[in-house]
Amino acid sequence: MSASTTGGRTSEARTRLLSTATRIFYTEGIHSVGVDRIIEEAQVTRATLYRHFKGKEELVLAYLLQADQAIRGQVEAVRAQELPAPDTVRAVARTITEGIRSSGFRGCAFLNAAAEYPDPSHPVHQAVLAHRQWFLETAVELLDQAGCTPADAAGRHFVMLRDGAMAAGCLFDPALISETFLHGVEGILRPA
Amino acid sequence: MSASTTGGRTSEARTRLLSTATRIFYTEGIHSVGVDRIIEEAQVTRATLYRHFKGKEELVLAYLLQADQAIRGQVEAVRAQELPAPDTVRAVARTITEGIRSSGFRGCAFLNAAAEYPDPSHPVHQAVLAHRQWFLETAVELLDQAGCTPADAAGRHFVMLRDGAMAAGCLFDPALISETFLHGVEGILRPA
DNA sequence: ACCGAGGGAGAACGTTCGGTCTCTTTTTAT
DNA sequence: ATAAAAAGAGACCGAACGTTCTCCCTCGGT
Repeated sequence: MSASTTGGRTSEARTRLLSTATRIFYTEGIHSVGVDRIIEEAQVTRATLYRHFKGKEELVLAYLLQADQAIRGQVEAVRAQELPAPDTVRAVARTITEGIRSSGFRGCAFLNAAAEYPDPSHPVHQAVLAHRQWFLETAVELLDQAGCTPADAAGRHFVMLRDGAMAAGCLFDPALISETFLHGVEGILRPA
Repeated sequence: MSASTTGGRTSEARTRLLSTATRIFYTEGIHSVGVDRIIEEAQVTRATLYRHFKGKEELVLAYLLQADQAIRGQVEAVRAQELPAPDTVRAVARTITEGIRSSGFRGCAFLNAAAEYPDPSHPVHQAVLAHRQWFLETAVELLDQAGCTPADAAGRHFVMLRDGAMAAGCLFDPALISETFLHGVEGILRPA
């Protein structure tokens, strides 16, 4: 039936499991869904889940890792265009608003996860922190190249606006949120 | 032992119950703590909980109602000072940063609750929406009085910054978050 | 003196949770 | 051809979940 090899890490059942977990965790939260829900919708048996993941927590971490890589990919794709620096910032902001306006948008996967795992020492919480550190560094770098000074403050300002937009994007009119966000980003880009 | 009457709604056991629930829900999340934890720390029996609340959900709603009233009280206290309009905005912003910098800060109770109750039709989610609507209206009103035009956009901008600051306040250095937030608010206040 | 509400103590309910187990079948690699 | 790995099917575990229940004691108001 399948043409590709079934090499351990990229098994088809594992893929189905992870994409199902991603969808359900993102749209319904983490603590409120059990593994039974996931194995049922992934059409996988219980044993298969625990063959690929040590437990639910590892599945959650894999979900966040996947989300992290997706976002990094988006940013890399924008950078590869080699636009003028301010336009690169604008393009990244636009991809964010596209996410907010897309159907099924449920906020930032990482902010949502942090709300469910408040303990800073928990692996899930730390995965959130790691992603956010990368994003902040990236924002500072992009705004520095765009000539914003001090770039640190500008980067933090950008991230703060993004966090607000992502958090509110599923609690208010996404179009208005996007407009407000883009306007705020122009404010950061504009020389003081 | 107690001097006041034991009139239904303000019973001492109920108060202990609600303040305990508030503390635990805020610091540890909602889905991840069971009623057993709450009744144990509140030193109340199971029957007492269900005499005062129909179930856990009603306890969650009472927790959010209490948080809502606390925040409204803060804003009212600032307004009562009758400062010049821009200073009123600054004072509200400062109370927000004081929250962020206070020990035990765990983000916005409402954003956290929304992350755990994504279903828009759920009573808890709706309580979050109601609180946010009030806050947005208040922000627009204050910024309008401060001479910001258009006040709608300014209010949305203010709320977005606040959301970002509250969300990130427990994921990054609170002092830097506060500084960034206050700086952003000055940007909103400053005439374009 | 009395009655009813509030509260304490704790057993019990059925359900769901995350996780482990055995057994069989299919698939892939050598 | 054969052994190892992957997957399906499903029983099973102890624990925790939210909820309801009975029983008893202590008050406060009439």
